[in-house]
Amino acid sequence: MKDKVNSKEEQIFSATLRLVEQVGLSGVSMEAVAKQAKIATGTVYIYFKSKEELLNKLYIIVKTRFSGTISEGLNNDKPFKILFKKMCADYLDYFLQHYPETIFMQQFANSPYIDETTKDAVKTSTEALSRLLERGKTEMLLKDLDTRFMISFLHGTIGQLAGFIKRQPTQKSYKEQVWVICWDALKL
Amino acid sequence: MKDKVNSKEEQIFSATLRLVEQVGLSGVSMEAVAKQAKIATGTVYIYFKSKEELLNKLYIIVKTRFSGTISEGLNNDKPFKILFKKMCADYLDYFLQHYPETIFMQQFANSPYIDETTKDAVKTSTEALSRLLERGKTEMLLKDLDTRFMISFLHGTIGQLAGFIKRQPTQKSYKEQVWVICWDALKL
Amino acid sequence: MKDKVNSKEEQIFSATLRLVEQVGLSGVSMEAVAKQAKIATGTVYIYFKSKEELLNKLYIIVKTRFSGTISEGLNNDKPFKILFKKMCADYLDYFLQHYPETIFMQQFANSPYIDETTKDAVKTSTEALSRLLERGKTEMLLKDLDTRFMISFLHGTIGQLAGFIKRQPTQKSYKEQVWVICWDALKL
Amino acid sequence: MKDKVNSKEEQIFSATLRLVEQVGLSGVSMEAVAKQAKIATGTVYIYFKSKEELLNKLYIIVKTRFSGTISEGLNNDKPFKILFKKMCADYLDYFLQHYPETIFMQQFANSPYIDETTKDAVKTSTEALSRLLERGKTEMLLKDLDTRFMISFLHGTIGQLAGFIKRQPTQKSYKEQVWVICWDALKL
DNA sequence: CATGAATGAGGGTTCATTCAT
DNA sequence: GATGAATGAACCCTCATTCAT
Repeated sequence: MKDKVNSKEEQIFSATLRLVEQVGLSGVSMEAVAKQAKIATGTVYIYFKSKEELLNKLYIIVKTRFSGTISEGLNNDKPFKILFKKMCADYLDYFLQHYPETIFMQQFANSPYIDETTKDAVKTSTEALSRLLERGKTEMLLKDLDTRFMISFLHGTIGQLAGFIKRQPTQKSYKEQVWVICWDALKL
Repeated sequence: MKDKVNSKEEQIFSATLRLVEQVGLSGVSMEAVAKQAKIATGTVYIYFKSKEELLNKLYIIVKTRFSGTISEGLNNDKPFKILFKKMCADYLDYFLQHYPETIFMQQFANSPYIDETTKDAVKTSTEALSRLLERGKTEMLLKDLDTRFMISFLHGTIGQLAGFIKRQPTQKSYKEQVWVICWDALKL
Repeated sequence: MKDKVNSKEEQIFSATLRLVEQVGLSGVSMEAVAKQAKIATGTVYIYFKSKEELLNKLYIIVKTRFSGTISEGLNNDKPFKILFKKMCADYLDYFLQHYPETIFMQQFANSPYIDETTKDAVKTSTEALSRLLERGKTEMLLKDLDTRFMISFLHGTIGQLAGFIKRQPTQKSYKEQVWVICWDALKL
Repeated sequence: MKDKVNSKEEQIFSATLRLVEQVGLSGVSMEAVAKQAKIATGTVYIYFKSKEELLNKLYIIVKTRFSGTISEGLNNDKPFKILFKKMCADYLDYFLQHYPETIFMQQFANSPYIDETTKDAVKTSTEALSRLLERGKTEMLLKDLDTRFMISFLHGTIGQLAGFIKRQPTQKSYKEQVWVICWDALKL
């Protein structure tokens, strides 16, 4: 029973993301979400009490999954630069392989739908990345910049470049270039 | 008479930008624009045949002004690094001093309102920047990367960091850091 | 088994009345009724084939119980004025002690839900009261008015005054006044 | 211009009252109101920012007009009983001739739409009637009852009897009876 | 040109009712 | 019988656009 609920919520989330990719966040209507998910309009309201709730919950899920992916295998004892490279690669791969999620994260964060609770809930999602960057500073491999400043840089840069790469017909060696750029930008 | 027209269009553009800053692009309604501009709803339609046209024209204007600011004083014979630094500083300053325009550019580019003609019209706005970066590559000061890739990087990075800086209580030395990061990222 | 059924119907009726008191007739939804009764939405439809049927049946029940209470001890041989006073007191007490029922009766009678069959079914509920008033006329104690007119008067008057009394902080001697007013109004 | 506005608001008010008579307050939808008034749905929202505002304003208007009608010619020096009789007659006539208003007043006052401001706004509407009844008490013609209690009585009684009379095929002499009943009820 | 009232399609949300389990 | 998820029609309200003045 719980599975069913999850699967239906998952259906709705996934329908929403597909829609965001096709028509952007502002093109997302509850009716369109329902049609994408092949359910009735009213059904969406069984799982989410409003459009706002649907979008905020989706955002938290997406952010959490994203952070989880990035954080995986970061807390081990490999050399810093190896981890930094892996992190950049994972970051970019996530953006490239989960393009709808990427678009959604960018558009939702600047939308009137986001509420304060969601902003708070999402703050912890950068912890693993923070720790990595702190370590880089401690090891004197990274510039002595505000950690949040560096995170902002990485997020903006990789997000933007993912969009660029997505638009290219052949995506050849861009991936290699992205992490090098990020490394050079932040290294001492 | 022409001036009057221009002044009315300008009024509407400026009202629109003020609104975008206050309530975001999705909060912009033609009625609200008219009220901000202190004219009647119907008057907006004398100057722009639809909301789409208003926003697209505003986008082109804003992009063009923005590029003009960045391009100023770029075509001279100063050493490359000096010009690169100035360009980064101008880029960031524009974002910080024209925050409503920045928000509008970011939100509009990912909105359903933007049309293909506008995308084309805006492509030339990066020409001066392109030439600068080409020169950097020729002088073997910059990495041999796709020029559009570098432009994308600069735009995403500086845009993101401008947002970050805007959110800080004291904006102290961040400005210096931004151009250094960009330089290190792209330099050979 | 029959008891079970009755008890479930009773549960639903009682839940409906509680809801009417809290949110008014227009706030009554089948889902809310089910939740109040702590049963599933669909279960309500086992006992009542529609919302209309539920409300109409409840109305008949409530009206019948109400009339029963008023009628009790009216068919005996006590002097008329004694009975009249008792009737007024019972009438008022019922309204004061069964406030949800009172609200429901008033709101339902003027709602689009009530159907003709219900109106007919309820007509007999005033028989005992009719007989009492007829006796009053026969004994030349009451004015020679249409009996239904007098019933309408009593119902409207006592109902209204019950509402008034309910709203007062102290309900002191109002009860005494109500029957006197009714008596003076109708007596010869 | 002001007239136009008034006339449109009046149109909407009148359409609403017609609807209330036909289908009851709970049958009133903004779409139905618009159709009755032969205007578009959105137009209603130019004059009233919500359904709640429309209904509350209508209530205040109706109550005020009603009180105005009752109050007319009450503040003169005629003998008390003459005035009392006239007041009862006017009260009943208003109810009989403005039946939709009567239904609306009754249903709205017990609806979830009514707000506190409206309740306050309407409180003064009984002032003239209050003064009349006070005078009756001073002249030792009326019982020494709480004035609000007497008003409540009159309103409930006459309202109820108006409904009764409306339902009769011939409305013959009921009017005479109504005031007599009210008089006998309240007189010393 | 300028106005702003009027329009009506479309979006968010509720709720009476059904039906598979 | 009992459940409660699912349905979709209907409701409230917004807003881009038009048009008579």
